Amino acid sequence: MPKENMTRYAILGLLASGCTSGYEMKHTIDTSLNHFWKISFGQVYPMLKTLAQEGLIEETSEGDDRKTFILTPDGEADLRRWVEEPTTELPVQRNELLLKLYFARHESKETTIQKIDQHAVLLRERLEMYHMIEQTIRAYPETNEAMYWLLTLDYGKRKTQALLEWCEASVQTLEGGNSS
Amino acid sequence: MPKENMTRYAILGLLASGCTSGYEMKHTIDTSLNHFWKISFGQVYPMLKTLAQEGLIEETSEGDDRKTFILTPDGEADLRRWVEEPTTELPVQRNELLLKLYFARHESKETTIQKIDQHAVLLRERLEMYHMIEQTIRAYPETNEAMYWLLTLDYGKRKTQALLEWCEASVQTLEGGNSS
DNA sequence: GGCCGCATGTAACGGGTTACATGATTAC
DNA sequence: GTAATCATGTAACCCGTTACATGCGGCC
Repeated sequence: MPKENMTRYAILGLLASGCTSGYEMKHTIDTSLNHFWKISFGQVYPMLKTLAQEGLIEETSEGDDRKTFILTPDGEADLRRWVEEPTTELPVQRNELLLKLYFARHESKETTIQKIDQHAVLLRERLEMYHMIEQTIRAYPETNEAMYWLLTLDYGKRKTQALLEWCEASVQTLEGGNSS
Repeated sequence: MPKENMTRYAILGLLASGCTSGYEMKHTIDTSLNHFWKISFGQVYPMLKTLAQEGLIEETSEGDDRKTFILTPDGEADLRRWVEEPTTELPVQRNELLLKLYFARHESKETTIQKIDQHAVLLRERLEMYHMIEQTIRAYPETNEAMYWLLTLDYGKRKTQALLEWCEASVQTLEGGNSS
């Protein structure tokens, strides 16, 4: 079976959460889902058109400056079906850092260490950001969505923390060997 | 600056490690780099042709049943330049599991728990696999490449372990709340 | 003879990124 | 007035996936 296009469901899901316009969806993804999703305007607007043609969403011309949509019953059903469908396998995520590391015998150990240190800086920044987002979520009155947001955030925190520890251990390993 | 196509460098790097034919490269990636990279024949063969045209690699018609290549000095220089170039930012890796979890209020908690449990099964399998690969690497005589292979493997192990712990913690959180 | 694994390749397709274009409104 | 932000959209391009095609050699 061919893979499902997930852009559709990102949009349907946001629509169900009260994100009504394409611009707002993009903004929400960039700020709230940015640790595990991204999207471009070149995806959003064509997809909104397609979904409207398929009858999964409907334009509610509120006449304002922005075009707004709502889910139709069909759209709601399709979203629910997709959410419930299990993810069957672990995707291979291409990792540029690891590809370079795999070939790192072509560079000096100092250069490798420097790059891993730099990576650790980025990871620490990200961890900071996660903590701030968490505080923001916890500050808001408890919706039934908040729990799921916190779970996705916890995923990011644990992963980032583990990778930070890997950075530190790897630098130690590299410093231990003779410099090449 | 436009992003660099990394398929090129995966191929150049493997060529430098003694992988000489397209078929062998694909096989090596599928078995040894599969926890952080993948490639298809539809990428390999056209890229080999392109690299040969650009003078980064050269065909060494060993006349056998397979077409083999070697790096030219230009190719070696390009590989080295790319390896040394730092990776500037953390890529956003789209994660289907988290996208569904973010919208999981549309399903019952039981269904969510079941999916996370299933995910944990896959992670445990992967952890098993990493341990086996590690033993294989350690069994071989120490090359100067082995250290880097073990570092990439350690990355996978730490990440997978952290995600497993996340699965267990998340299931507990979900079981703690009232069932919806 | 037929099947399987090795080995190389091509073409269609799908999806995401980027650049570009347009117009409205707000801020200084 | 002009710069920035909001807002919607299109088209070109790049890249990866998939399906298909071909031919060879070994095995049962």
